[in-house]
Amino acid sequence: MQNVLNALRALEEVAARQPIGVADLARAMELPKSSVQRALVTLHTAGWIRQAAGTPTRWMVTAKALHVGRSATGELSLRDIAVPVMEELRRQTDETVHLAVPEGGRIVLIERLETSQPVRIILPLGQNLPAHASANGKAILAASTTETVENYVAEGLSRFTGTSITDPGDLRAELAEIRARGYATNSGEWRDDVSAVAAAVIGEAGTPVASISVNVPTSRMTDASRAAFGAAVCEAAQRVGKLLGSASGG
Amino acid sequence: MQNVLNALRALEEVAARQPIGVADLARAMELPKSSVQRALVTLHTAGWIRQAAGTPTRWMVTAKALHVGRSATGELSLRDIAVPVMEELRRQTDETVHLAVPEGGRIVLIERLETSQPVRIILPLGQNLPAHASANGKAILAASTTETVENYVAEGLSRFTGTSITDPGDLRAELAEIRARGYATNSGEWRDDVSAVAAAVIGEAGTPVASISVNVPTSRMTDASRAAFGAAVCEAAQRVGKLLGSASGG
DNA sequence: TACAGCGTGCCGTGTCACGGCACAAGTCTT
DNA sequence: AAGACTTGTGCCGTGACACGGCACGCTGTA
Repeated sequence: MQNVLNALRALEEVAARQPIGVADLARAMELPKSSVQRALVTLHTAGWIRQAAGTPTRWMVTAKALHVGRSATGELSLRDIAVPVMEELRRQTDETVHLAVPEGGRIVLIERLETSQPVRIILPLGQNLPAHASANGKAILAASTTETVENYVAEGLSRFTGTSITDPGDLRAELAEIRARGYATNSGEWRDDVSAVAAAVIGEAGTPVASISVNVPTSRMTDASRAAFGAAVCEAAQRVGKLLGSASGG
Repeated sequence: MQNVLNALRALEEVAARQPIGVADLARAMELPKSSVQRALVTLHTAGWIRQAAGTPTRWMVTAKALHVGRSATGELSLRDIAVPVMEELRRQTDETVHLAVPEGGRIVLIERLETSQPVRIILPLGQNLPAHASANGKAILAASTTETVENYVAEGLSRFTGTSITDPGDLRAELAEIRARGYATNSGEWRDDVSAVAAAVIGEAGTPVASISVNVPTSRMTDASRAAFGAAVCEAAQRVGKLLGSASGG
């Protein structure tokens, strides 16, 4: 147990800091060198890490993680179905398009298509998004049961920027507005310079299975473009929802 | 050690067969139920798997693997640089574009952009490609040292289809041709109905760091399109190579 | 030359992984 | 309707192996 936990944590740390050596890793994990060393050779024999070319004492993650990472997005269908729609959306907007899914109360970024414009928003895939301070998160929350929302609210609403929503009442009002409007917005509520518009993809069970967003540097976002992007993400999310239904249905 | 190996193997199996329960998993891994059960709870407390919605006894992989899986590809540099070029290539060809990298003697599919056409080639990301029977593999082999090539040849050349190259001499001749031509081809050598054209991306050290390919159903591939795609992938690979150099240099 | 950092190997102690077994709950036969 | 299965889960004695302090060889630096 402890052994496995250490090994898995080591794997994550290697992924985050690669290429990295035993001593650095031990410091980062606050574990004795010996333990880290054992974890590394174990991960190596399992084929999850390899030594970096040239420096055989630095470790990197292998592509094995890709395999399982990809199946993590689960529903092979979701990504493959959503990507073409996202590409169309990106073509329309020429802005960065994100696909996020709810997972155990967290919102996780699954796929991303970038704008061609020089000022970009780059978030790593697998990134956790704050549900109350991101367009994708709010779109999904707005489509969730009140029970889900209250569970999330009960954990507390962190403040990230000056515009973050931290009051539960304000958030509930915002979610009602989103339900009426059809799409969610984010005006620098998580990071000052990032604004976005998002709409939830509703699965056959009526629950939100994903969310599609258009992400724009706050400096480029205007009321007009926000409305236009809102209509676009709504249509895209609905299309993905329909495609998902027909895919699983036939 | 054994414990960790079991847990990691369980993780892979879950990823491959999700959603799956304890008994099925135990059968698949040929391990006692108790051991598999322990591995599952460990993976769960580590946050790598979660129970599928609705059926709390079926397990699925979480997005945690996405995180580490993505950093495996050297996310920041290669993928982000290559994807825009690949998009341009897909725009030109309207065929499926693949990005593969060499890793420990294997060729691994890292990224994929699909054609809009109805007949498509779908390979899972993270897929291992045979180096001697795929366009990407041959392109990378042709750009590798003769030592690397001979090491690979020594492991034997499997036959997949009627056109597979299984004779070492034939392979060496083909690689020479590829070097002269600038791009590699694949005419149903791995799977009958898949043909492709690929060119290697050469890193600053002079070694191949990746390969970009255009993949086409054999039925759609003609000599003319093969030549056109060849020129296109060559240009794309060279552009990525230059971008990589300027990225790391400045 | 002394030193600090590195990666690696050794080893005694004590923990915890192993896997057989049993049991409750649910599902498919007959 | 009642048995025959299967499935997920918990218990437990034994013994393997993870733990982490320590020491070694090595390299680059003051």
